[in-house]
Amino acid sequence: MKNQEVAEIFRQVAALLEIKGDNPYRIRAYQRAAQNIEALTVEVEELAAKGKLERIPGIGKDLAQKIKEILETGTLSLYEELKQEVPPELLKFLEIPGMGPKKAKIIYETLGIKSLEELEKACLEHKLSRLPGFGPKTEQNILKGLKFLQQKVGRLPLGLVLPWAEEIVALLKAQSPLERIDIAGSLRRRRETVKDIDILITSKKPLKVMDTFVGLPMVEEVLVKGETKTSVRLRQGINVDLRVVDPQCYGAALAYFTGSKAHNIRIRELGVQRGLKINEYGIFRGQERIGGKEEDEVFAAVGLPWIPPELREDRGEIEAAQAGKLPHLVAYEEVKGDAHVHSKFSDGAASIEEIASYAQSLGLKWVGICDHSQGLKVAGGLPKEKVWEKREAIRSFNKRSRGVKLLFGTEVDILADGSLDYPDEILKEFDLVIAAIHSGFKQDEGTLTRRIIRAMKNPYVHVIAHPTGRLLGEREPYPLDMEEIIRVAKETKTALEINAYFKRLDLNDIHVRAAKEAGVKLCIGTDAHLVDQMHYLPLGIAVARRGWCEKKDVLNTLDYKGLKKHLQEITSWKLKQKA
DNA sequence: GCCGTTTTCGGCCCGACTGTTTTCAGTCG
Repeated sequence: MKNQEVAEIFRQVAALLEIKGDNPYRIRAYQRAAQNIEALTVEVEELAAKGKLERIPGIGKDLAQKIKEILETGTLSLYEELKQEVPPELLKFLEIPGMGPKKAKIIYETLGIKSLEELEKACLEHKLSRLPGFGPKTEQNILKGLKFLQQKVGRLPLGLVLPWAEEIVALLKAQSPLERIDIAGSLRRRRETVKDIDILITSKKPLKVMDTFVGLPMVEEVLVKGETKTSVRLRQGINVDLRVVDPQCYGAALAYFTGSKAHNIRIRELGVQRGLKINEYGIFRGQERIGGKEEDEVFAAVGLPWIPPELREDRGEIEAAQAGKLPHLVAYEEVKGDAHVHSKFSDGAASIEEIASYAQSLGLKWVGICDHSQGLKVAGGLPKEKVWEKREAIRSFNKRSRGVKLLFGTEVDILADGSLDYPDEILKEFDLVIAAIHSGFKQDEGTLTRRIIRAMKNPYVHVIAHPTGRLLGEREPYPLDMEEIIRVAKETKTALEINAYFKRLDLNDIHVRAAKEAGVKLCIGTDAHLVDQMHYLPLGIAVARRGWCEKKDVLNTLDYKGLKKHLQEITSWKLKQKA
């Protein structure tokens, strides 16, 4: 039983309790428990075995017992009972914008409606507007909400949305009278997927800015337009909220709109303990405002240092800040190279010269040219005899180049039995060997885990690429015993990749943090097949930061010589272990 | 249901907006 599954049961329980109208604090307890279990960097099963469940924040005696029950029986009696009382189909109602647990309950109890189809029919027949607390407007909104739900795009990958948001910011800066502007929300926290774009500004002429905003070419529809808040929908199907705030409370508003919600709640609780009220308008003692112009004032008011947005998930950052143990996160500028780029030698579109020159323009110092191996025919895998040609090309380039240096690398395929697609005599010649699974995703967890472990034990393998194989919104991660993989990675000094391609971001933030805590190094690569995909590198850095990584945890912070030396040392160490 | 430098009971974050209401409940972020 995985953390994710336990968390999901608690989420469902919370939602069912909401519809039942249970104690809101009890509901929050289940939600918080779900969030904290999901964020664990160890298996909840292991904590249960050691009797340490109550060390998870938000888990007390009762919930610890319930976790044990889930681990032992695969479900929870409370959950099963609730499903008898409240039809689980009703949970779908909660996804309709504007529909919450109270309305869902009334609709079910008075009209007996429990499917979305029945709900739409009832709206069209105006059966809802006769209910207490409902009116014609509610009916219209539910119909609108149902339509929205049908064509809903859901959460979109960070790498898709961030450039749109940055373009809007650039246009607003250029075309309207504003002083300060920031992207807030989950985008600022660099979550792997985002639901909407939040932008915060200060301006002496807010209406002018709003006019510019609604007139931007990418805006499809204006949803709300006011003096302090305007919402639009972009042609790409995502909503953007633009908020104008008073310069005196810009910092408080930025903290507030950056979230996460769970993090904000903890900060405000700390405020309450100190007799302070913290909201988007500032920090207050009684009626008096004592701060809020800059974001760090919010943290300072509750005795904390400024916390980087990527950490603000209530995953222990507040406790770490209190203890003076916040990580010194790896900085974007500290990353010196892209470890995983494909060239014309396999299925990449660019020559090694083009790759190097593009890397130079991005301010990078080195690039790992990691083409596919011989067996991966669909991806133009490099046959053995061509490997030497590539090595010569890279050597000769490095001799000529004053700037960017290239690593002679490969992304060698991990075959179905865990052996590698090049023999050791060839692998040992590469500067950088990244091993990856490209087939046999349907194997079971044990088989897949053993495949990767066998690859890590090969002395010439330095990195495991995109370890889970997931594609955001397209393909689930294949089943792996990640804890075991991290354990063996540590044991064999093998690094794990943070694949920065926008659909992958694999490993994810939680696994990265588990790896970091275990002492495993991370290696960031864009997996670029076109040079401009090297632009995704900062997404990988963001994942590293969300995984609490510091400079020392990330191989990309080494310079070219340092990295080559490190990789050689790993291989000699592995060979010695084998002997 | 959790939790404690206002501790083992009585609290638990905060405000805006909407629609349905004569003063507020529900929803949202």
